[in-house]
Amino acid sequence: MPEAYDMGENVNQEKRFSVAIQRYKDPEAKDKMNPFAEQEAWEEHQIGKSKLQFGSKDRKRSSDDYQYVFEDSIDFVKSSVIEGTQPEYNSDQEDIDAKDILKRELQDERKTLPIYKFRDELLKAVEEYQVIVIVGETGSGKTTQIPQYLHEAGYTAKGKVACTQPRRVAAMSVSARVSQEMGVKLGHEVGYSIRFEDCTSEKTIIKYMTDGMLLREFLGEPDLASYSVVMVDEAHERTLSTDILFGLVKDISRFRPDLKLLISSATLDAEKFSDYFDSAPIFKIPGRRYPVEIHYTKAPEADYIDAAIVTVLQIHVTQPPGDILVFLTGQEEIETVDEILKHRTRGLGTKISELIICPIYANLPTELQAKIFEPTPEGARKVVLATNIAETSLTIDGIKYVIDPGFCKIKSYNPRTGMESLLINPISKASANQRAGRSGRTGPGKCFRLYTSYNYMHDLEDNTVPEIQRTNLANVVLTLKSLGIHDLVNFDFMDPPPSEALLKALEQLFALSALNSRGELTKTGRRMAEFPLDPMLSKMIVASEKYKCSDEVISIASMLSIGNSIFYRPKDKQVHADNARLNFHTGNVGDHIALLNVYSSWKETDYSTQWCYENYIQVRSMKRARDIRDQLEGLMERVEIEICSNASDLDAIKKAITSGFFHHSARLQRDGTYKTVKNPQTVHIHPSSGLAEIRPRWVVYHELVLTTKEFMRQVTELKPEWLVEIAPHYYQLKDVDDSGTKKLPKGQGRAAL
DNA sequence: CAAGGCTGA
Repeated sequence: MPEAYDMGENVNQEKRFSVAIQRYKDPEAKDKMNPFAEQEAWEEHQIGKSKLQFGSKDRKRSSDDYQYVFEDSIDFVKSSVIEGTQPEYNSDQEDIDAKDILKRELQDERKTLPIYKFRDELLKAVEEYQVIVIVGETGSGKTTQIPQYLHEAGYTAKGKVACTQPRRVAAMSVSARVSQEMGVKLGHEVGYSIRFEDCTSEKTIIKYMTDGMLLREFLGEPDLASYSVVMVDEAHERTLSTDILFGLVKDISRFRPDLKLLISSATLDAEKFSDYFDSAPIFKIPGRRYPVEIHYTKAPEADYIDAAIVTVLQIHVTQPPGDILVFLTGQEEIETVDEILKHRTRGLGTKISELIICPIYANLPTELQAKIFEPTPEGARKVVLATNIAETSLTIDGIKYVIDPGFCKIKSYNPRTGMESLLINPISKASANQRAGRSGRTGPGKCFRLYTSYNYMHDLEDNTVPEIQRTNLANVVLTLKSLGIHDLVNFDFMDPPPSEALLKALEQLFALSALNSRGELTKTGRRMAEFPLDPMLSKMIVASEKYKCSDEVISIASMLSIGNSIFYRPKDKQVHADNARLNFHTGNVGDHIALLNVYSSWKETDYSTQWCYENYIQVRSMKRARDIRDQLEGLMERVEIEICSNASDLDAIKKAITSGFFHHSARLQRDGTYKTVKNPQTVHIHPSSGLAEIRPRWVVYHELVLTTKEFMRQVTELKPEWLVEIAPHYYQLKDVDDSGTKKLPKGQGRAAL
């Protein structure tokens, strides 16, 4: 079918606009009853433009010279097409009620998957080789079919087939599909295992699980004796857990020749996987998806936000129906683009078709997220403004156009300072192609890259730097140590982390007395490894035994492990939200105790959702905190720590916190800033802290983040003598000497104690 | 007086 308009080369502005007008001539248009509709539409459009131009003047954006009118357009060059494969899809048949018909249908459908043709060849390869790298494109059916083939070939008679996924939902939904295809009840022969939810039984032979879950299982079964096959799916995503799993499964494959390994990846860095697994053969399976046209800008765009907005409108006016997905880097950008788009389409009324704007990012409250899944009404167009969440974590039906500015936020970690930061970086080629693919899920798509093809070829890295190379490794090291792996420097990582980061992690664990001077796990270390938490949080819990406040401390640990998404702070209600938060800080107890107060108050309301709304607290985060807390409570039994409560003794709680976080101490300077006690650097209390104005002389903090300044997040007041008392191997008296001030008797001279 | 992408146990 010919398209109304193709954004190819050499299309000038005039033609572009004439196409826009042509749409108003469409006999199917709403205004078809009005013989003057076309002329009116044109006039209204012009009026609309001038209004917008006027309106744009009071906007705060810096590029004032930018003309916010529709004629402004970006020249795209159609450069390439990602070929589609087998675009014919089965038509869905709804009228099935008899079970055996359904079963037969499912079996027939299995045979239409691209992978089906390779079934026997694949099984032969598995028989012949111990490790195989599978390159399966999207829609090949690898995730659902391969474990079934292995079962049919008898592998499950010797042990379970595991298939790991980077995300929980994937493990759940895929296992549901497979159990249906096999005609068994989910949780029986086919099941899934994810944190907080083990849907497997003794019968289970095909087990879908998160990669992190298999890693945990390693701790209890270091040779994975109960498995005959391990399939690491979506290996190209290179999550922290898959990277560690690589090293572990490679290791055990040497003394378990009967264990089969399948490493499944979607990208073309299969060579790298193959090299790592001693030249394992690569098995390629075609996918099933629609073609995607790639368009690049002719020249680099200075402001990708503006460029994205212009492109949305350009597509909206000139392109056939189909929803748009725009990749942005964060909440703030999404809100900005949302506002500008609303502003620019306002007043155009029925003269252009309706544009429904849907923001989506992980921290958006669930009820607002639901909007993106509502079907687009006839005649309207949906534009989804998304973070990277739409790259892999969720798929939205009906997307035909993708706008890719080429950026995302990436977390990085500086082992020297212990500081993390979240910076906007160019994406990788792999990421760009993943984004483009989001437009070709249900039909042919188009992807508009807001950078040139030269940029793509020469400026983008092939792959994103794997997480293991840009994160704090304390947890990784503790896990490996508890698996009995001592020589970490020579551990066979596919991409080794910087040795400085490994060293820093070892130092930290030693200081927490999780490791002894020979680098061996201590009793404390073994207890800490039981908890699925960062070592400093685990230490805090282990230490709570001594201070008889484990009940309070596991609540605090749960809340801290959620991160910074507990308090909801919408742009238009910031004052209310901040006031609500202050309620939990009564008595300047510090942020840790405030988190405890939040959790306890919520519990008192019987975990009320309404209470969360009233207090500007994210329901989802609180439910997660409760799940984590329940899990921690269960683990306390395993490490034989009694749960006891001592809510009135805040110093005891603070001492337990200090036992885990004594590395993170800082002291007030004369100029009002803070200086970290060890590895001195200037830092500040984050303004969201309850102690930001109080400024106690000594503080312990949960984390250091670099944003506009070096900020300490989650801060609690500390007595300096605690440092020497709790960590005498780490602090000497001279470290905590209050020089420049007169010695005061114990318990005095502090701001808020 | 800030501004947090996304996962996972």
